[in-house]
Amino acid sequence: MTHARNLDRPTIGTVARQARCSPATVSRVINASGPVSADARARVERAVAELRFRPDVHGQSLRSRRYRAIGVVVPSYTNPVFANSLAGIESTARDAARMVFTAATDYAPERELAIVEGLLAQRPEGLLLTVADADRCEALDRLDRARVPYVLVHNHPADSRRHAVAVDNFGASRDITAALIAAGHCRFAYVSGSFRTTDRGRRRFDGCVAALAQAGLPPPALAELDYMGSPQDHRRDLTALLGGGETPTALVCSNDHLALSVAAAVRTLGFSVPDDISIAGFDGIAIARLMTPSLATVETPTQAMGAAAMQRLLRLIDGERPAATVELFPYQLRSGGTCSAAPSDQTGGERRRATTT
Amino acid sequence: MTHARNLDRPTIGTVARQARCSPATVSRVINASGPVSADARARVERAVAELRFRPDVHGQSLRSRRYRAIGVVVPSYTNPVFANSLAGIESTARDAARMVFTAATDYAPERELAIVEGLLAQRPEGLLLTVADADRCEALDRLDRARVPYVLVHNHPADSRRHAVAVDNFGASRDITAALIAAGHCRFAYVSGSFRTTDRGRRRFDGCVAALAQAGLPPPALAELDYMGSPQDHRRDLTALLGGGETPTALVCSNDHLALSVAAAVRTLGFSVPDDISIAGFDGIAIARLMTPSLATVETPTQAMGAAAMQRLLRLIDGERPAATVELFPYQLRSGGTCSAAPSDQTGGERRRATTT
DNA sequence: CTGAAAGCGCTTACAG
DNA sequence: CTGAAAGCGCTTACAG
Repeated sequence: MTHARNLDRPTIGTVARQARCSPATVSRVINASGPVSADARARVERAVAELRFRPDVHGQSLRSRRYRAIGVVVPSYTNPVFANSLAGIESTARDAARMVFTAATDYAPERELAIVEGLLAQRPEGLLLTVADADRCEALDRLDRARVPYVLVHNHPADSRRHAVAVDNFGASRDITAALIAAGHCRFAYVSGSFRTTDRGRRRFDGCVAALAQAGLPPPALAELDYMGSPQDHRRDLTALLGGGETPTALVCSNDHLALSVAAAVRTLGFSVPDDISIAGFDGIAIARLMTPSLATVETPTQAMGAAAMQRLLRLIDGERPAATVELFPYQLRSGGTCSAAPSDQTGGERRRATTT
Repeated sequence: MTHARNLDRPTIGTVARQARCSPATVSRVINASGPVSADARARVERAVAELRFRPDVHGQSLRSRRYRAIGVVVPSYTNPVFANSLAGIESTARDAARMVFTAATDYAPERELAIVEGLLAQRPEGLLLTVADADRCEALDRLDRARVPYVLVHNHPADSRRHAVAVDNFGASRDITAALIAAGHCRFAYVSGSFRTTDRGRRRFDGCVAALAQAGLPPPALAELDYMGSPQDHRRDLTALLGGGETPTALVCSNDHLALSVAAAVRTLGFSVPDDISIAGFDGIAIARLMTPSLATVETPTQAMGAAAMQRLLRLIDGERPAATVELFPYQLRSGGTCSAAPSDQTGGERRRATTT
């Protein structure tokens, strides 16, 4: 009668017995960590295969003080931006024989520390994170103290003693705004979640403002929406912005996810996109290209950024000590059907009456 | 001079010394696993806080033979369906104090076994998986032999000795096809990835065929697209289907992700959606509702399904032995602008000429 | 209520 | 090239 308990999973001792050698020799074969005779190696390999032996990582990690696992913190799984970087991260990790722990903050900065603590208890080799604000983040301070290597993804710390992989959020936002100015727009609104609380949100906003200032235009009207809200919520929030006489003709949105929802909301308010109102996003999520009209946006290589962050982390783990820098990936403006020339009757005053559908 | 090595992370021994007690007492406090005097408890709690002590999970797991971690296998992170179930899984896991390992198969069944082996080496309490075909899957056979509990998500095994959380793919696909038939369509095509290789793909296809048969209509034309391909690829693949004289008026797509790409491709071929061709999806991803026209589809509660699968797994881990069943979640037809009544000139013959844009 | 001791599955100097 | 022994950080009977 066999023990039900864990089905007697083989240990290194089981393998050693079957291969007629010591556990040390089995370990040397498995890890290629020392000289083993061809004969012994063959016996061990045979036993490993027959028993389907895989060393227990807890035993390995405890003794060797090395656990080939990476902790990953994302704000959300369902935003395609983070899904993409996660895909890049995990596939690179797999190639490097690393397991990946994932945890989502649900955009709540106050959860970041607890999540990082939970991850640290696993004793990973390092972490990859997208946090709200890399310049004021207890979780990162904790990692610094614990001397656990980490790389930020999408964050853009001002204090660049932190490793990060990002795009030039300021420049990209400035450029896409400038493109709208060039298309004749002069009444802008900036639509975002609570952008003050994230470093990339602030940079994107600042880029928009900078482009307008450079063109001698007033700063954008502001619409701060609940990022997690429904299109119905967004429609409600946009009513004030679009109901007045000075309706903006161009909405610069802080990200694509939001821009898609805003486009839908604006349409149900009775405006045409882009004939009445042009809409620009940020990120370049694949699905936004499939819409008709397609979303004008800033294309960012999110998956490659995830992969690059993982590669950088692997270098840190291997003991390299490159200067901490924010590695900026190239972005690209993607023109799209949601942006067109400004309407010709842009003299202000009463425009099309907003109607709810 | 302190050791650089791992910053001398405190161990249970460090805490014991500082609290003037034995490691056993510290362990009892941390795990609430035995009687401790109020006084000793206070000293330990103080020391734990001061030292920021978190027990090393490898030590805990090795000794207690219990590791509060779950392995999750998804086909892809970037398909919103799996991103959603992952979100449901991870948030439920967090509430139950479980860490989550994630790995993607990239839709390649041949990677499933290796991924599961890697996960098993971590000694997780259980696994949650979405595999290609739950009826023929080495990875699942392996899990059965290892007696590691697992629950399938989205899979729909015929052999229901396996725990699964899914929707009635057959019924839902039959229903949405029937709705198109009721709208007057009689020339159908079924558009999918390589549906023969996944259990849910087969059921969805069968449901479509069944609805047509019941209405006395011929089976659908078939377009098997590379699911991971670009819209350009899809346009190329659809040219043959739509170029002939007997152009279908209704495309039933095996999932929303594909349906969005197909809708874009069909439009660039010169057809109007839905005036010339109606398109139906499957899954109910949020973003498809934002499109104009919105995607008609089958809404499935993907996040709730992930959460339910995790809950079921937790029960299995706790030693409950409920009969293995496929738990079917309710689905809902979502009408949308991509589906309309069949065009009136449905007498066959040459329709609108396909043009490439 | 408390602590000493054993041991989980491994790896790694060390001695041969 | 090989194995005996120690020990990684914990938990858990066991004895008191």
